[in-house]
Amino acid sequence: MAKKSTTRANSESTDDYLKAILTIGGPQEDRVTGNALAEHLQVRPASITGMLQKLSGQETPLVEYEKHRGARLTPAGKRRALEVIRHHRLIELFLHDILDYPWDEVHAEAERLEHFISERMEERIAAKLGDPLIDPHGHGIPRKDGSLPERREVCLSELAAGNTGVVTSVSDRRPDVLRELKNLGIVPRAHLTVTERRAGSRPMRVRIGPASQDIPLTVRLSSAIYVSQ
Amino acid sequence: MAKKSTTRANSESTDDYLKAILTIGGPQEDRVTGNALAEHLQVRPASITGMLQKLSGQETPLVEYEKHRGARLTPAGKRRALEVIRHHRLIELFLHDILDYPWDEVHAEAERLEHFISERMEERIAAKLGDPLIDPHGHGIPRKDGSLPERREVCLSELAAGNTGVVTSVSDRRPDVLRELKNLGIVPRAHLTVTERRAGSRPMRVRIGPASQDIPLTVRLSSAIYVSQ
DNA sequence: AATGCAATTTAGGCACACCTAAATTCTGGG
DNA sequence: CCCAGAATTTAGGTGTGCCTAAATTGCATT
Repeated sequence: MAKKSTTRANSESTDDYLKAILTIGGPQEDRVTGNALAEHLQVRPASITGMLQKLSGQETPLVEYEKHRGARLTPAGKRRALEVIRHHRLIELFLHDILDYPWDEVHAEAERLEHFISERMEERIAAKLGDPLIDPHGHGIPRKDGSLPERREVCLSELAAGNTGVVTSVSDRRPDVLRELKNLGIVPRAHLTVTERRAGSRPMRVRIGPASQDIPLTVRLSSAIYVSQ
Repeated sequence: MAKKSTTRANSESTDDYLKAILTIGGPQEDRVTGNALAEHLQVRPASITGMLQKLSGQETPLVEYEKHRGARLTPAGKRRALEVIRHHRLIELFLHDILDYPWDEVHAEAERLEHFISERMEERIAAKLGDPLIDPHGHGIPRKDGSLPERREVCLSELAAGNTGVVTSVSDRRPDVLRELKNLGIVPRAHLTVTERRAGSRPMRVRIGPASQDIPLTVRLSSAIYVSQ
């Protein structure tokens, strides 16, 4: 006999799907295509279909889904997604600040642990860190009530020459990128000026803080950096 | 196609089986019966058989197993079991000392997390705690090399009246027991004297430290306490 | 309206770790 | 030595989440 009545869902996979939908859909909560999900989750499109059917066909559906029309989070789904992201970012900060983890390693560890920590641990970590609102890469940590600290930021790769800004956050998915950024001094709160910019995928050049020399930034790097002006 | 060649095994379940075999078999490494495992793991005996077959039939077997003759860890299995126990106890101490977890809650959390922390995290936690050798309940923390700090302890329920000892460890499996023990002042390093002892399952009586009054201890409690003389 | 390609869904399978029910094997007492 | 009852194993099944291969659907163009 099954443990619960209908097809319940609370697994790691479920969490990952919800996070992905929130991330890809962005704050405007656009509908997300199966393809984009498959790409993001590194899973075959066929698997996406099955999972979306499951997540949308539960007692309390976590996603809204109609054949061929993509998926979107329900309020319950969004709540869970934000909770997992809260876990993730609290853990990242915790690993970095309390356990002295290197900057580029916190993401992978948090990615695993986010699914398994209890409410109590979330609470204890948050308390230890003083209810922080920003993680080591500059991303907002959702509050317990699900609200996300607002940030006004632009991707550096969209900034024209001459502009100056403060780094607000950097993408944390690739450790190698993070290491490079750190070496260049590009971390949240660093000041930065775009000194040169050409069309296409040519490297742009930027000056970091009061440093006298400017440095080239590949697209790979510049698209991982967000700044506010 | 399968991810790995043969039926690999590294799951939570595997860890739990290995820990159980080590725990039940004791330091003498006795062969462990399927029944005992089923009891300990709260799983049907039939499930035990399947898992033991799997664990013993791998490229590098983790258990040694012959039909109807019980199971025993191979060196590789023992190594893994001790690693998981190391994780568990480091996490318990960490939760207690760094995150101010209550005594009776660390076990459950550690039981989940022990499977998911990386080598790096183990290393960082150990460093933060100063490479400790004892967890909050008084159990030895296996060293990185798998060696287990030796302890010479007797179960309190086996102590005759008149004996005096120092509490070395307490069983951590039932939170309610832990809470009672704490209330009574029975924690590792507490001094304790058996003041009265009768046959059977009658409560024994003990005096804690320099306290003038002695208190009754149910078998449930006394069998959860270990002392050295 | 037709067609051709991309996106998506269905169908059928697999590994894992568990379950129940039905053998089987082992063991101790007579 | 036999036999009952206990322990263990086999057989067959479940749910989860993934896979491949083979439909199907939708859409942009012509």
